[in-house]
Amino acid sequence: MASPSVLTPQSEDFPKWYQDIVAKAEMADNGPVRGTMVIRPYGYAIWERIQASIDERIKRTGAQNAYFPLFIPESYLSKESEHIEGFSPELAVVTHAGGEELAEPIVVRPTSETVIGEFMAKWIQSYRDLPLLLNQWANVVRWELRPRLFLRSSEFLWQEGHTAHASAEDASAYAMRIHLQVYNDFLEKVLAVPTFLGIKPPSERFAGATNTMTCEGMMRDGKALQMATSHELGQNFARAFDIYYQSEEGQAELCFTTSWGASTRLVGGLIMAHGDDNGLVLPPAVAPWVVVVIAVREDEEVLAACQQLNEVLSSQGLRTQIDDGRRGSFGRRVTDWEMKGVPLRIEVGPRDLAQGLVTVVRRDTGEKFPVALTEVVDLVESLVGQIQDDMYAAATAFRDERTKDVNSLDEAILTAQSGFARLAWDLVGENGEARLKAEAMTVRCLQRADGAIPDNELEEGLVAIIAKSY
RNA sequence: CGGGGCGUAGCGCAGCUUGGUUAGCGCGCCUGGUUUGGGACCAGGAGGUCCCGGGUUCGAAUCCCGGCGCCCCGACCA
Repeated sequence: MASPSVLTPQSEDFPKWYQDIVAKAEMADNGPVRGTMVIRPYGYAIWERIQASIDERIKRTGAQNAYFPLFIPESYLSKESEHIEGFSPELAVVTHAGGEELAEPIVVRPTSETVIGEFMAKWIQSYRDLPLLLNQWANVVRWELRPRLFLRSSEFLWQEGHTAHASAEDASAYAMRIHLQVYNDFLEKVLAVPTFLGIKPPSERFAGATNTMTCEGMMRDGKALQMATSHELGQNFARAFDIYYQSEEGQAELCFTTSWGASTRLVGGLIMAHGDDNGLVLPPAVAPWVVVVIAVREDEEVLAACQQLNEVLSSQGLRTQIDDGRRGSFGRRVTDWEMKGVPLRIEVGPRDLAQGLVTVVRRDTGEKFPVALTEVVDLVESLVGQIQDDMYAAATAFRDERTKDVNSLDEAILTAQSGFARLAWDLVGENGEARLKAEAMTVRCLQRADGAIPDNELEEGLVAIIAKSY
């Protein structure tokens, strides 16, 4: 029986497909205030796995977690002129509290460079205090005109790292380390999303940064998504907040700072990088449940077999969920689990069971394996790694198919209708960026010819990655 | 902030043009039963300030005026 599709097909209306999946996989709802988001348990479970993976990597680089306040004096934002200019259109400002108008308005943090800068100045006295490596997990508010769940909401959750260093070289090296060993490693190994790494052209830089690095992923509609960014802030914030240290020679020296972040947007990226017309497709590393054991029918023997299997699998450290059949017909339950993107399902029914078999099915390829009960654990364990690898390979193949080297802006505009164009940066220029803007396209990042991250946009022979984006 | 569209049950919608019994339909939900190897079926049932305010009228979901909200498409952002 061919069942009608539950979702709007991607090919018909990609944004609608995305909205459908967020609702039907029970990821999130719109909050009561426009632009706010209620993250439902399944969506939050995915976020928690993302958090854990990133947090572990951050700590490996030596940074420590801390927490800074949600409310920031408006005057702080104004201390760095580019920063305030960049953020003022998106600020939520508290003017009244305690029943009275406030003497100084309070800003709800859009990011925390300013408060953290203030405290870095207090905490850093000597070169011995450097580098100071901080991170916080928090919510931030940037008022959005056109919100979309996970991708762009007025309030979102993220991690923001803030560091201070004695030299530009040290700051730069640390930002690069975060970019490669935290973000890119996480994206490749956990989310199974290949990226283009590079620096933002000056027009796309973070407000107040001297250099912004980005990880650009390709979604199933060929558009780009910025999945994480790392900024070198030079001495801009150090100067604004008096972040000085005393050198070995006894001189007062300005610090060099960095900041870097990744947000709940990653959940949106995960959906759009791997999802298909049957719903989410989750790489095992980020899936709340790697395996669901499904009873084909409510039958004592079947249920007993399911429970036993479930126990064996979880004793092997696999995150499993059992579906005992009380929630409706088999077909319906299967489509629900597919919608949620669980990487593997094990169907346990009387027919197979009579022969000592169960059926293992891969979510990513749809392949079915009849397998002896005694061999299920081994098969599942090998498939988990296989699926993770295959999904990365499939996403890479998809991205490469839709990425083209081009020789002119006209060609780039054509290619970027449905993918990424690689064009020599020299051939873009200021007029080029304006023309791209008119086509709803941007230079996503600048790379060296071999794909490496350049030091700055003035290097010779850089390549611009051009695409539409979220 | 520009351009479109829409507010009627949890969700999706019809009804409005041409005002008139108790406001319908599908999905979902509850109860009972039969089912269950790819979105099951039968029977019964619960659920509504028809976005808000005002006006016209014997009578407004429907007509008029004014608000508010939401969604989609564009300019800014993670």
